[in-house]
Amino acid sequence: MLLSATEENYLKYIFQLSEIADENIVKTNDLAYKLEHSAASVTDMLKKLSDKKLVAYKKYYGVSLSKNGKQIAVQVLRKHRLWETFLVKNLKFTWDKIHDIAEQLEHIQSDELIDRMDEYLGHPKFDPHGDPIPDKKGNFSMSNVICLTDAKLKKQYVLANVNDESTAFLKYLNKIQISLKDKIKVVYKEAFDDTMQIIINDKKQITISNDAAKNMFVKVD
Amino acid sequence: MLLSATEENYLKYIFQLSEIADENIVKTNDLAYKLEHSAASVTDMLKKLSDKKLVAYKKYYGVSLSKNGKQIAVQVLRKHRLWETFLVKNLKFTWDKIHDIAEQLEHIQSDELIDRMDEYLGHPKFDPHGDPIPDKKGNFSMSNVICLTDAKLKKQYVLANVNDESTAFLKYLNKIQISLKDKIKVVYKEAFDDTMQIIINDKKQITISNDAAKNMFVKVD
DNA sequence: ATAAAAATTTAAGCGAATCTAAAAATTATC
DNA sequence: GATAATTTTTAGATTCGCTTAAATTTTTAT
Repeated sequence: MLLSATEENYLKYIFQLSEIADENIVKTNDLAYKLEHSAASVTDMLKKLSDKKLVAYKKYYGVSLSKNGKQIAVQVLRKHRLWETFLVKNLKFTWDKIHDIAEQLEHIQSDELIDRMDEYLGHPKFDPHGDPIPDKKGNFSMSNVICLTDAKLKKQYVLANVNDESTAFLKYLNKIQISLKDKIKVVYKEAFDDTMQIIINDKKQITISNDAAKNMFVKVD
Repeated sequence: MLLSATEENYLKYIFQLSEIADENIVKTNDLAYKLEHSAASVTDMLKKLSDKKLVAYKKYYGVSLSKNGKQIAVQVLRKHRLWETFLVKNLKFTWDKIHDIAEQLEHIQSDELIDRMDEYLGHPKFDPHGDPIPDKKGNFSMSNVICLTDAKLKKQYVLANVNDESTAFLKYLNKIQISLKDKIKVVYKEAFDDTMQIIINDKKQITISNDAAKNMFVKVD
């Protein structure tokens, strides 16, 4: 089945939202917000995807991916993340400039292309934002990261994953010079606004807002 | 101005057809044939492109590119040919498998991407089919090639350029083991059907049809 | 428990890019 | 130069992916 870029995007976002949702049920409005479309458009498309057996859609209730739909969604993510890896590793893009380009490249239709690209890059397991790259069969390592907002005080972590869809946020990380794999220790959390004092690589101490911390994911060092 | 892939394709094909046309005027039907669309669709789109000042279109007469339209067409060709080069040189695709993928990749919107790709590839001047690659400013070397059908008997040429849009033809060249830069000498041309006897690299002598020769372009050795 | 608020769907419609069939203009032929 | 053949355009529809506004269903709050 050959899908349009639009349909692929719907599946991709349903997948991403379902990962953080209870029971994997995604609500129309949440999807509308992600896609930056009206809720009415979303309802329309969900009916079409349902006709194609790519999703299970129940009126007023929500949507979830079918087995087939999930498989396609994961392959789109695979393409997105392999392209991002190529852009950073080979073309020397910075991580804050690659998302929009990868959003286009992920819809190029050619299995052979993406397999060769995977080979060319040496079968990378994670992309430049620390997101896991699914393999050809759709398997990928669910790394046990936690959000920095949930990190324990005084415990040593490393930055493992950042929200790649927010260019402004990634630019901010560039500016304060934090990268993936940097060590992070939370030394203080302000009760009033959850602002954090963190130490980077045992050296620099800085203050970051709760909004910033929400986009950072760490694992124990 | 941001153009759709459809519009970019129209400009690209108008450019390619205008290169072989008298006075650079392209006819509606020729464009329809190239695009595999109805003539009616082509007329519609030509009006739209004319409104956008990308082409000069005169009813029942034909169409030609404006300065701006030509510039865009050349940049699309630049992208197409750089991507083809990447697919062959880096991903090890054979030249008969790359056209359809490059047709998709040529519409990715990012100046920085294509500039970095150009740099990554070492500013190649020709793509895997021997077509010249325009530089960032749109300049490219018009190599003085002639069609093999016009080659003189007993004179030494090298294969400089092949028609890349015919996958079947490129597969045929693979099979008979002819590649770009191979030496070619025409030893005999049959008056009845223009079938040619040619010698490849001073070794192999083979027979090729006029239809094959029409897709091959050579320059003097 | 009911009314208000929020979420979702339905209805109607729009622009882009295509099509077929019919009409019009151009070109070729006798 | 008239007419036949060909090319091109116009007219009318269709599909896709989107919109806004109105109607409906579900959730929340009093």
